[in-house]
Amino acid sequence: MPELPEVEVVRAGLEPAVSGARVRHVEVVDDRALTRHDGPAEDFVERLTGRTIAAAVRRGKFMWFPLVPERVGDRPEALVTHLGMSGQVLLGRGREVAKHRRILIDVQPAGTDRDGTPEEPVELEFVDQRTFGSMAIDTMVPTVDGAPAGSAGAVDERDPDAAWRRSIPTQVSHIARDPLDPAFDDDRFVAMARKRSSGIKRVLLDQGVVSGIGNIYADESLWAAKLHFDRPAERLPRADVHRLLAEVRSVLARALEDGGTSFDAQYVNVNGQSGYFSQRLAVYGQQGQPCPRCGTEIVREAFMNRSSHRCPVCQPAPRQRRR
DNA sequence: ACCACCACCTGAGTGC
DNA sequence: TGCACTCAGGTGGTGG
Repeated sequence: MPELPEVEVVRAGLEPAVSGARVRHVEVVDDRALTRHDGPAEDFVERLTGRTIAAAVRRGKFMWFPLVPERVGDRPEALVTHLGMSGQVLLGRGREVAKHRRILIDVQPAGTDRDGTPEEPVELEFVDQRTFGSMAIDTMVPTVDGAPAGSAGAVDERDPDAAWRRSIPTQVSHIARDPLDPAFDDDRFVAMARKRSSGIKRVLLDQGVVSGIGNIYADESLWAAKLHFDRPAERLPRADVHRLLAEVRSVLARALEDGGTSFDAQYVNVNGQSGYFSQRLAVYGQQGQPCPRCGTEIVREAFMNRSSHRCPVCQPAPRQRRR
């Protein structure tokens, strides 16, 4: 489930199960799920087993689970997760082994039932067909702006000053904040974007400029803002970039409300259920269908070894650059 | 420093 | 049925 709304659906689904939970057992089924981990599988297992998870945090398409330090003065660490193109995290107990199960993490939740008995242990199953996703144990560094590193859901209110809030895993520190982050700096984004000579879609997809946007939501946002993907970012009026950012926010928020975009069983929440935003897509995958705004047929075009979808009338191609 | 491209994988679908 | 080829929602490293 790869772009921001899909990852947030997973984060929110995991949060109640993992916040305060203790890791009982870890099994690495396939080492390729550890490509971001600096060390062998045994090291991953050793550093995670027995630890307590503080929360579930997300920035852009990265998720991480800060681990409570074992000793005062220890460098803060987190379990980092990226779903890649085809990753899922499923919650359950004794579920049927998924075909592409890569890692299994058995946790003891912090909560108790009404009569005080501890909750049943739960398994987090990391499933990933294409193995572009991965998990890792990584050290954390302070955020450069001193603001909370990402979205942590209900924990934001409960524990706003926890030490892990203002730390970010080292391998996520180069990722820009996402547009739904309260600490996102609109003016900074607009200024950065307008320094780029490449097409505006490349800029939207550059996670170092703005995070969380992938091919679906880039196309949807550009359609909403009536901009062609190849408009040189440096030549866009400031107001247009602000307008585009507003459309990005609107698209991401609506997709999140619908539980994300699911084209098949690969993009599901922690209970294996699909989201419904695919029914509201204006252009992505809609080639041959009428533009919801003007009725013109949507076209699909090659772009960056992928494809772009647009309305030829609402989003006309830019004039060739003169030299 | 930017920018464009390529590699990393598996599986589903298409055309011959 | 089989084979070759294309495509899929991402990221990082590499050269220019």
